[in-house]
Amino acid sequence: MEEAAGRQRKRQRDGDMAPSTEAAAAAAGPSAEAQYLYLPIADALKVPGVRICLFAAVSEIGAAVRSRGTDFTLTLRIVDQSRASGISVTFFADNTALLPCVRSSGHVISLHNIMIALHNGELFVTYNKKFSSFALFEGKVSTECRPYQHSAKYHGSKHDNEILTQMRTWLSFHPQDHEDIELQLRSIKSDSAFDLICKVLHVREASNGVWILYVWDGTDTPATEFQMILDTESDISPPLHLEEAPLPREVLCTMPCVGSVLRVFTNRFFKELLHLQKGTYWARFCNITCKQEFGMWKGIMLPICRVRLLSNEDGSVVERLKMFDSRIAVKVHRQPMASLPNASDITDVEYKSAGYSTLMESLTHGEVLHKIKTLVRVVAAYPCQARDLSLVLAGKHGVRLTLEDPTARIRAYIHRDDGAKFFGGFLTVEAATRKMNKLLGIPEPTDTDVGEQASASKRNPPWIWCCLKSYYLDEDDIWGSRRYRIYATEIRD
DNA sequence: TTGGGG
Repeated sequence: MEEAAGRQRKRQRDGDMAPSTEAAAAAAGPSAEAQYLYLPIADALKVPGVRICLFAAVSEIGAAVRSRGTDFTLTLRIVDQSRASGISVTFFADNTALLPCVRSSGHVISLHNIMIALHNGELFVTYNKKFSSFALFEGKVSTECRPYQHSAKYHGSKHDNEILTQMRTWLSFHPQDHEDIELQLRSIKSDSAFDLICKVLHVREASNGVWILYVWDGTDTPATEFQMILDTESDISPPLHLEEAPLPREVLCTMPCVGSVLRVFTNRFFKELLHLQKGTYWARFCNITCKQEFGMWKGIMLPICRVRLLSNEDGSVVERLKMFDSRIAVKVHRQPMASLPNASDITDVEYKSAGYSTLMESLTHGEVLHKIKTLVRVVAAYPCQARDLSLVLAGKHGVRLTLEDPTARIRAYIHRDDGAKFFGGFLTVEAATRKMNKLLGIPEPTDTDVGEQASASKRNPPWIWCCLKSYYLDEDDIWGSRRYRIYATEIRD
């Protein structure tokens, strides 16, 4: 930890380099022969107002935004051996191309002729575009010693290579990617804060100043549990999405068909939003929380949450992209993660060899009329009570199901002509009710349950295979009036 | 000049 600082102090004693920071500042002119004394951050903090040089790792990358003046501005957080908490550096430039463009956290930055300044009791690095300069180097895995970006006035020092190697060695033991607190969408939890590394696919301002971010990392959010009684007795179907209004079809069609898209809600404006609105960026959501609403996962950005932009080259991003590539390369791995290794065999579908599609693949399909084979959970059914199921078995009433997979929720109908077949023939009402309960994840009553309030517990519907075909009701609004009908699917005995 | 984590 103190080793590098010690080494530099030793050099000063040996007269190898400038003996004081003031002298170092004097030496740090634009001459190619200039010597640059790199101070550990902790030492730099002791000499505010003096021109100094730092060689540090970038731990956080802010968004480039317009300043309140005429420039663009960008803030980085940098760390080194001497100060793991790091220090904030703000850059200004009249053109965003002149700002440092750090490809990944964990990359290395050299800063010449900067100053430490105190503001509101906190120390910051002041970068002055008139006399400061910077250079950016790759991180721990690289042996390339040339900077991949440097400001016009940057002059490399003869010690740069040596210090860069030291910094990379330190970084290999102190990676700046915070992997220990990172979760993937597949492992999110309620009631605790964590970091998510996600691609922001879309940003939308809801009517009341609430922002919704649509984020994805290539994995599936965990299957949720549902209330036992309330929603199964209601003739009001559970909602299909958390937003007041669903996404327009043209936006939905830009989203991936495999992996969940989490809706993240915030009522706070943060400057990274400007970037996230412009294109699809990867970002780190620090201290995000999630909860379930109507059995759907909802991301919440409390005031403690921060957002950091990540590049496609960031280690955590590369890892997620690789995982997704290997996921979609294997057909069976496109299926809901929670359904693996085996989906239930509660249903039987006629088209054994037909390919599998996610619900999102169907929703974004170019043709309004098509057929798919899916692997879904039955969130709700109406009717589902015995008294009504007799009408279904008699072909006098259809059934409306709410189906979900990790990519979407839809409503699907069992037409009254198909009801008897869906339940596997002409059954007693009791047998049909048992089958319906199986679909909904309602356990068979057992001796231990007798007298217990079933309403107090939760149900966990199984994953079932299901064939769907789309149709529409209105010739003049084929997309708006599209419906789904279950066919060629039968609940087993 | 600008801006400086919640």
